[in-house]
Amino acid sequence: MQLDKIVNYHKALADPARLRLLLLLSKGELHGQALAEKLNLSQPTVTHHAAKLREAALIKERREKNTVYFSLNPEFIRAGSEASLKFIFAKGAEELESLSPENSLKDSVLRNFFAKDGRLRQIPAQYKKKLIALQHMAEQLEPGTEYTEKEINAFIQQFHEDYATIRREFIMHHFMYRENEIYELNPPEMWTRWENVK
Amino acid sequence: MQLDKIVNYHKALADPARLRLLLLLSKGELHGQALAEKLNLSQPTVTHHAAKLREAALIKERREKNTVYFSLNPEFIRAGSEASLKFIFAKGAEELESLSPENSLKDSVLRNFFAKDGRLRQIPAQYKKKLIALQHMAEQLEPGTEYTEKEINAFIQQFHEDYATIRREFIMHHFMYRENEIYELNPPEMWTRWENVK
DNA sequence: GATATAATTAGATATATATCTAAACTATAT
DNA sequence: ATATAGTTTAGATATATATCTAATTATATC
Repeated sequence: MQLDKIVNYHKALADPARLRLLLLLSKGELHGQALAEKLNLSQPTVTHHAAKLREAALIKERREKNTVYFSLNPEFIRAGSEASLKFIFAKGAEELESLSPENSLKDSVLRNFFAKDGRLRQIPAQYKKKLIALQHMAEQLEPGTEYTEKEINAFIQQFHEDYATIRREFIMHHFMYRENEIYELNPPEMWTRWENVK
Repeated sequence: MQLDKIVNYHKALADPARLRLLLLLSKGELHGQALAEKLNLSQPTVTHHAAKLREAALIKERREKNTVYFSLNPEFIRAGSEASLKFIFAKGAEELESLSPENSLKDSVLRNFFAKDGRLRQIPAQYKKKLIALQHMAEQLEPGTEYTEKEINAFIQQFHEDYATIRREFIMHHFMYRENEIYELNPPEMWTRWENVK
């Protein structure tokens, strides 16, 4: 569920030790022992906090010999922040959508930009319409599935030749996120919503 | 202390009941009993959560007769989010920037894309360069000032005709945020950093 | 004053979690 | 194989907190 993700994000940040840890990492990667020293905590305690941060995807890890180096995952830190705000201020966007007259715009984009075989004739230049097209495609991805870049490209090519542009737009507007060459669908609450675009 | 404030902000948001409560309030103010019903919680529990949210200044209260009406305090919700990011990413970005070799790219963009009178010749197509140009312009906005859309458009037109595109990019890359037709500069820590672009 | 309504406080309980020490594991080096 | 260094897991403990019921307080009306 979406709610739990946001809760976990804030739980991860709701502890002074973890915030100090992140602050240290903002200056560059560090390994466990160094963190334990600087934070005046035992190594197991650092592991404990690192696990929480990892679960929330706020840090990355890199193993070298026996040493594990931790570093920030800034995109996710930002994304969580945004997702929270979006969630809290989401004055029932769904309801609005379903009965808004704007829906006609969605219909018209789907009618005019997508061919009967489902392919995208061209990428809409107008921002709002582009978002509608992106959302339409994103909705056909499997939530929770991890895609390789190859797979994403193939998926997009079902719709349009220019998979590079569309893949980039997916990321930029938070339809998907990428980590270590793996792509995954974001929950719809994170998507940039065309309904909110003036 | 600074740290504790941020911790409390996240503690306040690190609970599903409180997030649902805020979500309800985003649709308009509500009194305690109504919240208890909608959340399926007892009234004392609502009081408990409201107290936490009040401590973090995330909600406001208004008393009418015996009834206490709660409502969001959106500025503080946002401010907490920004303060967190600022805290975590406070690595003295300036130092890094000033001695990075990448700086030459920045210089060259400023030299090549901006005319001597300061106007932007064209919007860079390359992502990284576009970010540099956006950042350069964003840096000339006043932090903490609220701008109307008219004002933002005028500001951007100092640089380039296509204020609509640039305004949109400002939002998209977190240089600014918009609410209720009001625009405001984000803290630099939230900006999408060209230094991080591969 | 007496009464009614909404909210808060008190007190109890159960769950979660931050922290530690000790033990186990993992990957390299001898 | 054995040793070593770093990390993780297990288990224990203390603190924090989400939730409830019951009692108390606060405000308004009669």
